[in-house]
Amino acid sequence: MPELPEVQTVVNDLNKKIKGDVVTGFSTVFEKAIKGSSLAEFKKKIIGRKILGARRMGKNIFIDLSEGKTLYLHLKMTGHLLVKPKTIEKEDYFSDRVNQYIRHSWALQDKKGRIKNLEFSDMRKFGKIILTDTEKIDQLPEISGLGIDAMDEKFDLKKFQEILARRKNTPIGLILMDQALIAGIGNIYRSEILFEAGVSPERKVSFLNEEEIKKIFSWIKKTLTKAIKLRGTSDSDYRDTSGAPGGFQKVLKVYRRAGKKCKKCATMITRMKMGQRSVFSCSGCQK
DNA sequence: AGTTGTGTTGAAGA
DNA sequence: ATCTTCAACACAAC
Repeated sequence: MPELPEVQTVVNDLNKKIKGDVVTGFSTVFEKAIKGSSLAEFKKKIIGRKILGARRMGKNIFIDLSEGKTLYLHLKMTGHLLVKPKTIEKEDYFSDRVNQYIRHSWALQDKKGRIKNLEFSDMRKFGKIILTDTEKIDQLPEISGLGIDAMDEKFDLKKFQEILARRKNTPIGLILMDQALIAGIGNIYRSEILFEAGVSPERKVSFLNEEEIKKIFSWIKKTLTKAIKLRGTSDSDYRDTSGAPGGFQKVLKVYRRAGKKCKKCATMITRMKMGQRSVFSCSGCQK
């Protein structure tokens, strides 16, 4: 699932691969993903614009275009972006078995005249696309309610303590996932962060001591940094822009390891539901 | 073969 | 208000 490290990997790839290219076309087989404008309007406004660069806020992707427009994308659960060199687009392209989940495709042309495709593969069709004014991205409802980005330099221990002070009665496992408080952490990394910090996801904020808060904070940064370095977790659907998996799934300590032995203390990893989602933890390592 | 689990997020219900 | 549940959707695994 694309969380902060996966989205960062995609953004880095896009900046290497398609910055400076011009959008020459767009086609979709799932029009519903495009919000806020009709397909015709979307196409008209996007074609001819140059890609200035890509960036992200939490799990949200922005591709800035020339003349003040920005393409907003959210990969949700199963979305991933692929960049492919392409000469001719076959008619049956979308129905090719290997590409069965490609819902949207942007035709691009680089400075040397080479044609490329930027493709949005999205099995579950939860992904979202919005074309907006660059200066108005903060006004998107998807962005305006977002908490501070977990990898933002301004997200420091003090800021973390301030966030916690506002939600004393909430289990820490829910805090880490709440995009309105801290943006970027999802289900995989909340379990991993709390395992490393040695704190049970169920522990309420008011019962965390100073030492534990410091540990959790530092493992947020450490875990995400390591995951970015390993190009994200490809537990199931996530792939990078070349279609290749990341590497963090090889070093997961608790996520999706219920019933298996803890790598640190050999206690059985357990799974519970928290906020409708599975949290994994080790009762031996996490108190 | 029907049911359940999968996870992101906004919306609806309590 | 804040919490919980559901719906969007496809598919694998029971």
